[in-house]
Amino acid sequence: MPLVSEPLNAGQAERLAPSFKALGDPVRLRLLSLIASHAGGEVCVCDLTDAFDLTAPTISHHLKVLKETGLVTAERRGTWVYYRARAEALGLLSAVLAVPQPAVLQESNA
Amino acid sequence: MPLVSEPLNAGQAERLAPSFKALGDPVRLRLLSLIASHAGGEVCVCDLTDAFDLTAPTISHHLKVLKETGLVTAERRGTWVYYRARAEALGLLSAVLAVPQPAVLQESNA
DNA sequence: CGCTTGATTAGACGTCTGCCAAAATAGGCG
DNA sequence: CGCCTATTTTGGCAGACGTCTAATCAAGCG
Repeated sequence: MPLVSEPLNAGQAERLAPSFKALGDPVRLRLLSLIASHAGGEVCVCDLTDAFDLTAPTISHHLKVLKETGLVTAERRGTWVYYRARAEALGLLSAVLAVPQPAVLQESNA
Repeated sequence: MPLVSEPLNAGQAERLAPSFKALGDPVRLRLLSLIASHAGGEVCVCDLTDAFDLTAPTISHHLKVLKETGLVTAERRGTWVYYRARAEALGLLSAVLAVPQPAVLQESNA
């Protein structure tokens, strides 16, 4: 399963790449982190908007990208929309990048 | 350190995003996997080029992106250039995405 | 040397991305 | 209902991205 164990085939790469792409923007990375690390597991969009110097539509756009790749879910309750991280998705990506031996012990080649 | 433990600040996000962005393309993902999973730890560019329906310059471009983000290193030996994955970099990204509890056991909220 | 093979760089082209302002949708409340 | 706040959708624009062809750089060899 990890990327270092055996070569990803085209299909696997095609399926994984969009998730990494979603993480490839600083704003989305922070959004995901804000959501994933929040006590209670969910965050209201209004709280996220305040954390950036960006307009609400822009934040909404980034959240949509995260949602479409399955990294977060959204639920409307009354006036507000709450976002929640999907630990399953994060764990999968983490596993794909995981290296068998501790990275620090990388062998030296002559 | 992991993304779920506490919110990434702007600087951390700015530093991590380019790496994830580099992984956000299927071709680069496969390239990295081919390099990282190869016996001996290194792969000649000529072998990589053959694995795709893309021109050599395009492969070279993607390898450059991977190299610039520190995910791989390149070394020329004679006629050929060999690429090698940086386990340290992979491990770091994996750690950032890691979730404390197994993803499967995600708690259910009422 | 001059050629050949391996790899990268330069330049061009269409597409995608991130941002914003403006408009639309959703729900609550007087 | 009509309005107000929260959020998303639409449309437009500048810049970035992935790909190619053509040209250039590197190294080995006759």
